[in-house]
Amino acid sequence: MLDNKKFTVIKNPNLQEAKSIIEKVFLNRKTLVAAGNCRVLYNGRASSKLEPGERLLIVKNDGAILVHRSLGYEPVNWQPSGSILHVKLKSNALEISAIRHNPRERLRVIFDKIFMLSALNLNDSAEFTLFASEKDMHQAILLNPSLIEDGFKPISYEKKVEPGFIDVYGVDKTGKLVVIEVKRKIAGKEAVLQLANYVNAIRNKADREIRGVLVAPNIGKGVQRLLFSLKLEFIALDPKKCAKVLKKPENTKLENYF
Amino acid sequence: MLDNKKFTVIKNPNLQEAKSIIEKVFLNRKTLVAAGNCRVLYNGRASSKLEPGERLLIVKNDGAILVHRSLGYEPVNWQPSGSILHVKLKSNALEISAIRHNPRERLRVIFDKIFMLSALNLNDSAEFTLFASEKDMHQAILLNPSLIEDGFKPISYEKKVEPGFIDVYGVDKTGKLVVIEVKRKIAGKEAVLQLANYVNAIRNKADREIRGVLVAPNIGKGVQRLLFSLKLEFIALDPKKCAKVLKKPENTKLENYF
DNA sequence: ACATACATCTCGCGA
DNA sequence: TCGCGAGGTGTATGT
Repeated sequence: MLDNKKFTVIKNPNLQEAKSIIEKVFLNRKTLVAAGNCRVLYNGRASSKLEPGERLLIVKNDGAILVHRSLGYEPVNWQPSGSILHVKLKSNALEISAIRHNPRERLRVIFDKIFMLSALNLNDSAEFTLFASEKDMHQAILLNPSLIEDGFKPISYEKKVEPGFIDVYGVDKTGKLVVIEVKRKIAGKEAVLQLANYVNAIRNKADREIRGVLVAPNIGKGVQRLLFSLKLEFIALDPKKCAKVLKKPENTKLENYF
Repeated sequence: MLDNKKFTVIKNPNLQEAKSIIEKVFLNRKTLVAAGNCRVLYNGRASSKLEPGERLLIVKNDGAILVHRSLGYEPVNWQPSGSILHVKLKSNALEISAIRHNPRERLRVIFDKIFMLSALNLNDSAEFTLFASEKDMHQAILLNPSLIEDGFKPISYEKKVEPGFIDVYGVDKTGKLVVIEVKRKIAGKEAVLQLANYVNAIRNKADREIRGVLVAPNIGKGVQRLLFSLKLEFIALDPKKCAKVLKKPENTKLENYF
């Protein structure tokens, strides 16, 4: 019965009932939603203790588990997907635990009262698409190098150098090498230091003039000064504009670029 | 009726019913849980589109809103607390929207079928405590400086220098200045660069020998080499050990330290 | 398995 | 309000 239904809701189950339902939910790999009074213990990379109170518990069929309080975006306690789930009845309490290895961590949610228990069979294989990521900016630059400046020609993408990867690497119209670090939001000092590292890495290898360019929608407070002192440049580029470039139908096949 | 109850659950409401319930939930500042078939549109710092499928929606009374799919720790779409909520009926669809300014963003969840709708009155003012944070490590070092090394004496905490704040600043038994950067997990290159910045900032001011010390449970792959080349040191310290130091009753009043 | 970097990161703290 | 850094960050992508 639990297996075929789209969803089941039980109000005010006793803990014994709750236990047998939750076991079935875990077995049948459905999504569990529970509301009730609980305390929560966590031990792993850190440790935490949450005193008793009324919360919302969500357990997904991949082992992800979330304890939400009445405020805020973030769960107060959680375990990512891949956790191993258990449920057991203690004296006047129902304990749901989630354990994962690497790192070794254990989460225990101990209910003394469950108001609402729901098992959901969520059928969802739909596509999710996100636009205006940093990767979109990279691709837009490769497809339309004039977004950087007139005459810019990309040479390589995600080029490996000593400290890491250069987002975009190319030459300008005068033949100078250009090292580009891309950020999708306002760039801070850390972005400049990253760029400086890459430029130095290239400088040590190539015996040519090098330009280091920070590409972002904008830069933070003291960043312009820092760029100047390191002889680096800033070029403004909006991720939304890049997303638009990519949406043009003729640009759908980036793999044709190289 | 909705106001006084601990919780309410409605199965398979029609969209008109759902709308009036959700309006009441928003008004009475309760927590909303809904399961049903929906599509989701987001536009703001980035943009996203999620095609129709069955998901779990959570709306908290501070405006936080989460759309969860059947897998994974993270919500597929969301809005943090402070968002302004609306619900409206469209042709054969119920749209719940959450708008925030700064950044200007809009999330729209459009249901064509709701299986389960629940309003929860979560009563929860309990304390949450977390142990073994980086701050715990700072405090443990201040209370028990020998955790660093024998004869170490802290001078200041969160000392402001040009690039930022020095976690712990002090002198060793030979009178050398010590700049300490603390990390609660395996430290990478970025931690070393951070430390190097602070040491340089102090070196420019004080005309004394300076030691730069990275304190963390461990260090990453190429970090030892980088430390050596920059003449910096690593001292191992486990956050759990620090948490234990702090748990000792005689150490409960850190404010007495200075 | 480990290391690196992104994220609609969120959140808290200070200036 | 902005800027900066921590986080049990999680997640994807390499090696």
